[in-house]
Amino acid sequence: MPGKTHTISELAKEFGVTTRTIRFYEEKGLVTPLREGQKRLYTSADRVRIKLILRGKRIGMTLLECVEFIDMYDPEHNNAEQLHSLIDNVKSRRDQLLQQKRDIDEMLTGLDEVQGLCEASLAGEKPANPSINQSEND
Amino acid sequence: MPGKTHTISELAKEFGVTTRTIRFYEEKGLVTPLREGQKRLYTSADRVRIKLILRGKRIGMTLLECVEFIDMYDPEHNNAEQLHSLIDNVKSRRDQLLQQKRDIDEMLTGLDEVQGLCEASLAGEKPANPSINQSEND
DNA sequence: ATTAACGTTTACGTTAACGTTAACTTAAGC
DNA sequence: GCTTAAGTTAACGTTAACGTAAACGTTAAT
Repeated sequence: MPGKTHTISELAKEFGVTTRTIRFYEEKGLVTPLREGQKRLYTSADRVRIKLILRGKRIGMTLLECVEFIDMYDPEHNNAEQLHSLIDNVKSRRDQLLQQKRDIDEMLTGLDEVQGLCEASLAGEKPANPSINQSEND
Repeated sequence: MPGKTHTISELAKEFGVTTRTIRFYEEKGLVTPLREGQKRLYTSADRVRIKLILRGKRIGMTLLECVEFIDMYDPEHNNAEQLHSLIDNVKSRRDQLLQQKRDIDEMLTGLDEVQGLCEASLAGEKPANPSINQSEND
């Protein structure tokens, strides 16, 4: 019934983390694998949760934020009040994500400039000083 | 010569951080404000550095990564070897930023779904179970 | 039967990024 | 001259997210 399951080291290897990390996530209640005696058995649902956690971490979310985010997907949200507050959460999360995208785009632009200067310099030009030319106005 | 300068509390207020935070950044060598007696005087260059630091932090960079990133802009890079290694850094940074953008886009899609379900539910439909439908296959 | 490769729990250690007093100085206003 | 609002240094406290080590069980192969 649990379908295919995974051992802890399988998942650790797949995601490039240590088993300690995965157990730590369990300590914090982020995953709750089955047990076969002592051994932990991870279902594909567990696997997905871990994937979502690591995705969250990549963009700087704390583990708490990761759980909050993941929990938006499951409906303990019965009444209208809860639904509205959930929608509010969704909105502020989206705003935050969009800000992060803007930040990233700015950084990518900066990287392009740096690379351009590098290549120009390698091409034998007198090295100009890029200094810090990020728009100083706001 | 230093142009307009700012006090520590001005910058703290502007960026929504505490003065402690800014002093901490100085401790770590991320900024080096001028002094007028005891008092710190921040030039607009300092201000920009702080802005870049906070931008980095928003996407989950550590302070060390922020410095590394900022330092790409100033040329202590004389010889070809250094330039090549800088270009390599630029490339891996860019890859990482692009991965983060993908992560964010996936999350935004997830938020859209959640919001859709919420609004449908508020519109009086029988609440369906979204569960976790993030593609389980990788 | 013993090594090796996995698993387990418990518990203390570590690093980053500040928060939080405390104790003091300096300039401004009344 | 006293208060108030800024600034300062120094030092200890805190939280998150694991790392690391110890001590132990279980299966599989040699």
